[in-house]
Amino acid sequence: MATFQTLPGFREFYPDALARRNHIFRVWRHTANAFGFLEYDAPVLEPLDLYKTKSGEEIESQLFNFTDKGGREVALRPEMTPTVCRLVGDKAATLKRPVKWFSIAEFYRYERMQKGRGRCFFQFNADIFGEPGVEAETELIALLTQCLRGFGLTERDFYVRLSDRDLWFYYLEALGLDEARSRAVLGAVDKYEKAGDDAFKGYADQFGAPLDAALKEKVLAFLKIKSLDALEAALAPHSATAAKLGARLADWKKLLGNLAAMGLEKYISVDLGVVRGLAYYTGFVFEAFDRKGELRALAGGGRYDNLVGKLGYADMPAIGFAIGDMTFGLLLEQRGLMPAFVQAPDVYAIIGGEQERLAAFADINAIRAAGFRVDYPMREMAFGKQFKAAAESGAKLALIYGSDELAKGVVKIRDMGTRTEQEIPKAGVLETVRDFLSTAS
RNA sequence: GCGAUCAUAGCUCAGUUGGUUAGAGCACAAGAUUGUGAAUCUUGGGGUCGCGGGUUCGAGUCCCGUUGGUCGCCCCA
Repeated sequence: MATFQTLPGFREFYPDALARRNHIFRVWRHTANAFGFLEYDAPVLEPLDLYKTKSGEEIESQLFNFTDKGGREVALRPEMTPTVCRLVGDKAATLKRPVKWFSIAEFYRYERMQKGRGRCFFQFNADIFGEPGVEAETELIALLTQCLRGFGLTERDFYVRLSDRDLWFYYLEALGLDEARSRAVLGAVDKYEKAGDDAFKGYADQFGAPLDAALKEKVLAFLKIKSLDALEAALAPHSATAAKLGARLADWKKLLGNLAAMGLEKYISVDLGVVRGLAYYTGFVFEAFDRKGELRALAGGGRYDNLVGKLGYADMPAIGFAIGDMTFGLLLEQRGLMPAFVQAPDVYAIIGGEQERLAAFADINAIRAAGFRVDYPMREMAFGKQFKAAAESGAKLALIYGSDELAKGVVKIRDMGTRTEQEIPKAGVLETVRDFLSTAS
């Protein structure tokens, strides 16, 4: 039994698992490039205060944090948002706007493990800085859907729930609630889907009395809104008194119109029951879920116009989202969309003996230098075994270096697919291999 | 932080009311087979039965603790 165990919640990627991970990253990266996003990276270790400033003292219990040898309080990054705010904030004066950036990085959270959640995970993060209008929302939601569609997922597999914290605040204000009470109500809205009526207990505890029954009814009706029409109807009674609500409704119409023009309306679901617990979100928020509702959220994001300023920089509008690799990987497996990766060589060399091996080495090296994948048995092996090994490797071609061939100055080349072979002059091996592989695939 | 459940070979698992030296299939390796991919046969490597303690003449099996996995609650940036 091994003396050392992997730390709890951490993952190891054997070659087949890494091939699947790389596949996911490749599609994400390709998609982000197609949308004109630039890739960045940043340190995995950050000052602890970066996260405390953003999320409050309580966050420390969920971080991998420690004091380094220089006495600095540090933490492994649990998310990318504060980091990218710093990157952008530091260069804000010279960056061409809008800033459209993405990253694929590993994160660490000191948490209890569950399905789709570990102590380390990868996220695709995309953010837009410097664009206050719904054009930024349009772009990011389009990117999010394409990051999922790029794997063959369709509107039958996932959808994006779209909500709006600003709209909630304006609405609650119109109902006569102050900001503290509005926040408490939003906390209840966030929990309502899971907890039902219990979600409002926190409000009652905080203010010493339950939310007024008539108000609560309006809140419940509002959080159940699932369409633009219903939203418009709910806001109509307030249109005369609350100009902000009217402007916000116009934003909704524009955003949904943009997304429809992109052909994405079938992926989007108006759903004011989503508000996301994080206090720093300021406007539109959205989350992607699997249609069957079996998995935790696939992705989440929203606008956070105040965060860059909160971290000590000049205010800058910002919006972003993240897709985690764990739940997403589960979904791809469930839907049979994770390809089987065969890491096969192009060519497998079958080698008779020591002399033949030396002759083969020259060709092997030349073919490899030309960019093809070549493998061969490291030890002397019976021919039968080598043919078997060649077949199992998945190689398209076998090159046979036996004593007969060596004596004749030829190499026998075998098409593993058709099981046919022919002799070619040794000098022409690279060209023959190149011709075959360029037409075969 | 709380709860449930599990832990025997690389993987999937069996292991009788507690009883000899802990098994199978798959996988891996060697050989049958000194030039052709299947199949078969033979053989082999691999386990302090997660770890520690207890009960017992005797523990993979029962008890306690602990570590780890899985699932759920809280939380979820």
